Amino acid sequence: MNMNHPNIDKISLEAELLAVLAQPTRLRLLYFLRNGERCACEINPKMQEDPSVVSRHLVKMQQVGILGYRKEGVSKYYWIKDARVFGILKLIDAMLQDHIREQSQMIA
Amino acid sequence: MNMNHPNIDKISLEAELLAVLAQPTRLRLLYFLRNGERCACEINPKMQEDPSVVSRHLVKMQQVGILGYRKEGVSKYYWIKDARVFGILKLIDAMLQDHIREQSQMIA
DNA sequence: TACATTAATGCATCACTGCGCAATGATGCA
DNA sequence: TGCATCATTGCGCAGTGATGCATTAATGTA
Repeated sequence: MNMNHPNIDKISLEAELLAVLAQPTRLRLLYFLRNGERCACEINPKMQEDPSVVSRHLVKMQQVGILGYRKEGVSKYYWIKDARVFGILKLIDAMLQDHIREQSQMIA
Repeated sequence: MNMNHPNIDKISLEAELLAVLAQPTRLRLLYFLRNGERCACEINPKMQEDPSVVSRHLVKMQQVGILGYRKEGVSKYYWIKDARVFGILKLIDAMLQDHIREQSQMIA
């Protein structure tokens, strides 16, 4: 998301930020970082994707302000910078719950 | 989003629902429907996209439980069924605000 | 019935995104 | 300096999504 672009309206920015969240691997990274900062070297062994893929996801989330990072030697530590993402996920989960419940009633 | 698929975990469902929101045209439709139900024939003239495109977006949001609908004659009326989407957008906006403010400080 | 209106669908195109592999950077250490 | 580790970048591939046009479906009306 390029915040410096002059001709992007509010809705497009909203869509872009939502798009960053709308990816399973990135969501898995967020849940993993929920317990505190971790370096990519700790994250990578727990992910199924190639380290390059994980790196790109982490960088992307850092660029839009979801994650913070610091370098320590060769390692790079990431943490949740904007915990509101979990507020969003809470709402998403509630929506899913209701929708699934409704689907069940459709069948029954 | 196919809720009947047996092998989809929670994170994938969250990502799919977020992906439905992460689209400018669909967000515009949500804001437009915020004031109450509207039929596609009322919406279409206000949108830049082809009616077929708008139709697909509306159907998709209805399928995942964001919108409700009713038919009246040849017209089809849609409305916001799950207002939590606006709670999500409120959080998204707050995140964007903070991020933009931070970007400004980086430059200054 | 014939016609008009409204919405959805088939289809092709275009663009974008995620992915893995290979190569490159960057840092620390022997 | 040489080597090892960690992270990023270049690149091509495959899958997906948004779009517009043309067509079909569904309903209402003269």
